[in-house]
Amino acid sequence: MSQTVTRALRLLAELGEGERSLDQLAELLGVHKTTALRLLQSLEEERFVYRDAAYRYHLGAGLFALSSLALEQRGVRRAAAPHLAALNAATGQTVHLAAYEGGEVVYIDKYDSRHPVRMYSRIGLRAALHCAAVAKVLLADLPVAERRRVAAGIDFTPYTANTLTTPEALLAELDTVAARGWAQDHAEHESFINCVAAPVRDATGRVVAAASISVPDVVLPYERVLELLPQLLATARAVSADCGLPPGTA
Amino acid sequence: MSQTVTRALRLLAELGEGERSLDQLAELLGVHKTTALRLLQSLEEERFVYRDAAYRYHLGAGLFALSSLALEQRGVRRAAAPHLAALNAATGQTVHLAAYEGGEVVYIDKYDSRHPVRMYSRIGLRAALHCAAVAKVLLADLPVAERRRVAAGIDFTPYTANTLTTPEALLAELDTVAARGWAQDHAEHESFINCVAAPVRDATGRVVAAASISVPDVVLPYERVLELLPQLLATARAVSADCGLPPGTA
DNA sequence: ATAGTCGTTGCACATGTTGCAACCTCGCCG
DNA sequence: CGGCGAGGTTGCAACATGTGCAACGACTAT
Repeated sequence: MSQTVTRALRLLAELGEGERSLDQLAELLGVHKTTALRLLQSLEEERFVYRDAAYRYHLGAGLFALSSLALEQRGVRRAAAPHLAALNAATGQTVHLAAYEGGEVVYIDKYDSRHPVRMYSRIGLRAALHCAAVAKVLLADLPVAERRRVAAGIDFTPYTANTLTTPEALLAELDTVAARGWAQDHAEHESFINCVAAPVRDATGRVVAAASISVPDVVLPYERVLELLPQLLATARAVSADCGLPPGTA
Repeated sequence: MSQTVTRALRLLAELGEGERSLDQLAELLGVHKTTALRLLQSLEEERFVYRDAAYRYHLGAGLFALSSLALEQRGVRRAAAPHLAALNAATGQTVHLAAYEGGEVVYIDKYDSRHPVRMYSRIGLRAALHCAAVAKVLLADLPVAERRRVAAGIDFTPYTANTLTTPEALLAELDTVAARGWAQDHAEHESFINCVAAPVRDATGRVVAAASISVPDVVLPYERVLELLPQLLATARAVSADCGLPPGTA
């Protein structure tokens, strides 16, 4: 693996925290500033970073451009956008779209709640595989063997009293989710947040994404969140249809 | 400058076009596939790329995470968000936020029109410096010397009959913009789109961003777009105020 | 004026990167 | 079922590339 690339990416990660000077960045990598300079010059050329008038480095527009290009490319995201926006408008709650990607579950879109108190998240962040409703939906569609493999690799950090803490418990839950067609997170990650999630399928019937609603219990108690299920399931079905899933399937 | 980093970034750019196999990527770079593999492994480790079950590489969530983190960090963007959303809701038109960054003007936020026919743009893309209203607003705030330097470096591609085609014409326009406090793009980039833009200032009075409204003339003729100016200027003032600009300044 | 801070350039060295060739895995087709 | 081919992966030797040093230059503050 490439030391040079790894260093360049560490520079980007550091700049994600805020602006930095050349010296700061060189020290961070533990390299001579010449080295850092040249990595940065390459990054600057492709507009991944830029320097302001005070010679501070910042993340640049090339990064934004690439990221939004990549997000646009995901067919599901585009197909889901209008439906998710409508669901967000109808319920007033935070709506997420997540996908499975190389053993992880990541958020690929979000529509914020209009309530002052709301869940914090960001596109690109990973969901906790043993907690998040979207993760359960996505994992539930994997072949059993891979499900086991993934479950074995999870760090079952007990975030709350409700958190599932063993592979067995998770695998059992995944069976339930696969059978009934939706998943919940009943205060398993944050003690004051409940979520419900539903699968989005493409033309082949495979689950390509999961849509969810997340609600702090000061806004709606658990039972009331479950009442949002019909709207969520209808949204997920509509998105699936736009992705080419034949009607009546799944 | 670093050959390795440049190659890695070229890989990312290529993946921005769509999924690719290892062989395709190696051929693209003109290197042995071993080389491409190791670059990709480094990128994969930081989640900038991932491979699907069919061993195709895609842009990964690390990229999204970094990009949204960086966008969140820009104070202006966060401060502007509610005001721009309100402007978008009130006018129904496409609203952009742009910033000056290392000799370029880039879009850092957008709110799409609800009309079926609308301007195409994407966060991170560059605006044409001699056409875009946002570019004029941002350039107009630069010191005269830098204004000249930037103007000298522009490629004055004549996109339409109205496009400014000389540095002198642009510099004269920038004086006008600086004096009256807003800019327009009267079909200078696309023959069927008009824009107006206004400056957002921070506590020091410097222009840190530009907000704009873009309207295809099938939706509103040029004169009607100018009627949106008061709302745009009010929005820009409100954002400036939230950025700490003392009232009554500028 | 002067000292100090921070970014840039030229150059010799050696480390990290490169390409090759052989190996592996998987899917395809006879 | 067995051989073939199309990818992807590993070990290794050569050398190009990236590295650190030292000297230089621009700016700022005192």
